[in-house]
Amino acid sequence: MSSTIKHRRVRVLLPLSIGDVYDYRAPASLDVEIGHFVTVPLGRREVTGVVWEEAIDSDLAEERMKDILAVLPCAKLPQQSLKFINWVSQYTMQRRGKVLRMAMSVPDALYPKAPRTGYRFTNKVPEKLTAARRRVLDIVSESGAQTATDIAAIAGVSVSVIKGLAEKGVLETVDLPAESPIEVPDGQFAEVELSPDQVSAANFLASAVGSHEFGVSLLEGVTGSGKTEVYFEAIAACLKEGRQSLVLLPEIALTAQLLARFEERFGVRPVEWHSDLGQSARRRNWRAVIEGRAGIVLGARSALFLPFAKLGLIVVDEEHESSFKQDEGVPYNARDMAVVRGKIGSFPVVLASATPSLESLMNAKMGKYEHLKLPSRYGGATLPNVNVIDLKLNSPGSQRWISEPLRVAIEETLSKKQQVMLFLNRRGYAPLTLCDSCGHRLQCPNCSAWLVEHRLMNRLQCHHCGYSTVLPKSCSECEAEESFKACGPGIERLVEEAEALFPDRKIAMMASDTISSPRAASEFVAAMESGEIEILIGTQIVAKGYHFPNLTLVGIIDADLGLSGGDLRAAERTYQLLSQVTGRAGRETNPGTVYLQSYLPEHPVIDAIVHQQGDDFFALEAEGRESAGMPPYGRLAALILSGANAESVARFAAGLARRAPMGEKITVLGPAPAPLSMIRGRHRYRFLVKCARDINIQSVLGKWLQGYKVPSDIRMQIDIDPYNFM
DNA sequence: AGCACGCCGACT
DNA sequence: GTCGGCGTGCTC
Repeated sequence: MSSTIKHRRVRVLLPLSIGDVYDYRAPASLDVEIGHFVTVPLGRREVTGVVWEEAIDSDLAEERMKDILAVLPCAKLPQQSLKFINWVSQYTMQRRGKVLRMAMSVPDALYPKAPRTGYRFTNKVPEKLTAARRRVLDIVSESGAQTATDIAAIAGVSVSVIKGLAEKGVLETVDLPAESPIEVPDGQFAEVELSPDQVSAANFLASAVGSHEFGVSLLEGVTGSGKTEVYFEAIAACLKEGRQSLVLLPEIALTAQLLARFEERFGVRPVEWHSDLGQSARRRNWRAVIEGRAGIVLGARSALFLPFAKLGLIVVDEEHESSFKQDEGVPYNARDMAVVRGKIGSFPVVLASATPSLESLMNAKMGKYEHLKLPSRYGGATLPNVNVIDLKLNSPGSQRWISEPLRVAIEETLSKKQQVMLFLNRRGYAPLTLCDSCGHRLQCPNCSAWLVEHRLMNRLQCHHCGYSTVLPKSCSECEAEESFKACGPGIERLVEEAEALFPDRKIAMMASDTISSPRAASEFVAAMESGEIEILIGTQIVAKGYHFPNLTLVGIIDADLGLSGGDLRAAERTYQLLSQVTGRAGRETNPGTVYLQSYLPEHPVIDAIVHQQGDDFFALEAEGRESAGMPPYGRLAALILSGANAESVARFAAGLARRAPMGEKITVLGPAPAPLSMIRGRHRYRFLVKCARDINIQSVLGKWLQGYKVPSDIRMQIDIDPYNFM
């Protein structure tokens, strides 16, 4: 007897920037469950997505429905990940598919890995031993079975040599393990010695982990006070629970030095997750996370979207860092979303920093976060002595940046066989190049920004897009020959000045664009540790995390850099950065000294650094934010419109402005051309929506934008809790 | 996000 | 006459 069989329907979320979930039939032949990765037909292609929910009230006509094609042989996306993706999508006002894409960043990992074939020596000597064959056999007999491509690459021969040897029976094939296994960390691996302050913080965190309850702790300790050792104990407690731990770091703080510390404590390196992980490591690590085999994951912000099977702890180290905020794609703040993830998973979250953000300090003050403080430097090291050099009184002279008092201090430090670090947060040789005869400034053709000279690479670069060019022979405006003049300092130019002042000293430079790989970075650290480098000159990359025992003098070339500009957090950020740089000096027995060069020695930020009165500075800063209704006392959202045609963008923005939300607790600023009004050839206009904390800013924006059709040549981006005001 | 459809300019 | 540029619109 046949009747109308109503097939089961489910909603599938696809990792595309497309409407929302789509309904599909779940054929009885497939075991379809919520969270399964499935392939489905979409138009005339096949796409992989996730079964999101049952489609109980699906009213789509039967003839438009298509069948799920296959359930992939991979663990299900955990329920907590589904909830988290829903929450992030709703909070950031971005499409769910776009958020899902962040969790499905390794499409290959969903399919079983094809077994790899390796070749092994049978000890049978070939009849004709050519040079190429000899090299192949040397490699195979020395390092065992490897893939044909690997052997060919090392031996510098083609794959056919290997295939030929296999045919003759000289090599035989073997199945290689699909990938190297994930090593299991051991919480008891190392003897731990902690100070009484560390012990009490560590005990608190360990019991929080054991309770399986949500809670946030702000772990605050000056640089060198041993925060890492404290959260290591929380991780050890989490391992004991059989749950996974995630440590989030700002991208640049992922160093070999830190990996080594994990290895010393837990016997193995953590599972890494960051942008320059290779294809096969990505796949292996992603699967280890979803299968619960990865005990400790150390990663950049994107690691937050990994599909953890049984997450039990998140540590956000350097929680104040602005690089936790992503500005492109789905704009989110990994520090804030980590707290949400903890709430969903019912486990504790630790925010660690020497200079916590104003947001986190306020949450701690209000009792929302537990405030754990580590007041002293571990091992009795003292905080450095900080001095300000007033550049109005001690001008280094034209086209020079090292003042006389700083030069003398460098000289003295070097004569004691100690190391010096000079900090200038500006890459390249000079931030501006102009024509000496007509004043024409070299600008990026795609952005409203100056081109920065990089003399080492002999190029002029735009730091906002990929544009790069060589210094023109003559000025395009006045046709003067060889008239260009570098203005202002970058670290390359500072190196030049230091080399002239200290000709016999070993000087090295470190910037994000000159350190090409993690290996290059660790070679650098080794050279610094061995004393091979006497003066290290760097951008903010040198400010984070490194521990150089013999570094006793830090010179900050331009302490005011970063204070200008209309950024809400300019002062806070400068304080945090200068405080971090300052903390590099005198980390062991030799006391450290810091010289700050400034034109604004009275500025609250400079004053707070010199007198090490961070609390006073934050109190003042908090007062200013509160009276302005700015975060953390108010909410902010940015609305950015961009397009190739400035006029049409401006026109659309003006139309939006006419219907901008109004209210006692709501302010809309703009539209105004963005400070960088053009980037990559796109003209940008910005709105800033500000409202009181008790107002749901998403619904304010939602109501405003409802019913608007954004023209196809204009892109509209919503940024909730913006950090970047450019 | 893709991929097709569709409507106008330079080629065999 | 056709090839191909990328604007517009749809995908369960």
